Amino acid sequence: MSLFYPSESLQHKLHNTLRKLSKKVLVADTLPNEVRLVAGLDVAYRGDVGFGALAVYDVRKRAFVEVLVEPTIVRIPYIPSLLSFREAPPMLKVLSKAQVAADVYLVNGLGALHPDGCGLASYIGVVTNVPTIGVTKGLLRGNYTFSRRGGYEFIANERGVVLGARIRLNKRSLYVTVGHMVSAERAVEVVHPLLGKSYLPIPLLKAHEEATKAARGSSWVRQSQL
DNA sequence: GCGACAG
DNA sequence: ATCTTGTCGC
Repeated sequence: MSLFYPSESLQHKLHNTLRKLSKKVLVADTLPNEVRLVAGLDVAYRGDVGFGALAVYDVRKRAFVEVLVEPTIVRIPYIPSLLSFREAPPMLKVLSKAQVAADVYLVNGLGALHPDGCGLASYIGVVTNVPTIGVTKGLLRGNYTFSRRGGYEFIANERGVVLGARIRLNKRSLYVTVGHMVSAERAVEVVHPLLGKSYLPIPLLKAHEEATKAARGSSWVRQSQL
């Protein structure tokens, strides 16, 4: 209804914003020895309304500690490499309502393995100052280098910096990338054990289901509650 | 120059 | 991402 399509010049500015934020991304493991609470963040849509979902999972209890969904009006369309400006608002809103702080947040999107060095996962991490890991089914176009180490296929960007790993499942692949305050090695170590029957780690699958359920279920979303 | 490209 | 039922395959 009111999507604002960024002009060419504005898109350049948005890319500059991402490049500037990329300098603040911390590519190093800062997670506690035992990662107990892992959260999943995703967004599903219904027209111009984005339903941001947060699911905090307790690895030890194997149970969800908190599940939240918050609607937000999205104003920017999906543009490859500029996903943050469309999906970060819904994610930041649901995060602001959270009662529990997780040890790390799994974000449905790329991390630092992005043309501007700052994908959605890194964006969320830098802006909120929390550890994040990006999880996607694919990568954006770019020159990457794959190398096998310790059972995983690590991925380095054009500069040779290792920022992610590829996990092959059945036919597809799952890409795990450094978001913020985590290393590629630790990121994949955290995500891999959370892969159940689905190709998505448990927290993300839950967030995805909740977001999708909310998007389909309520066509009666009132503007007043946005 | 054109196309492809996270969700 | 979303619009959408049944159906082919491991």
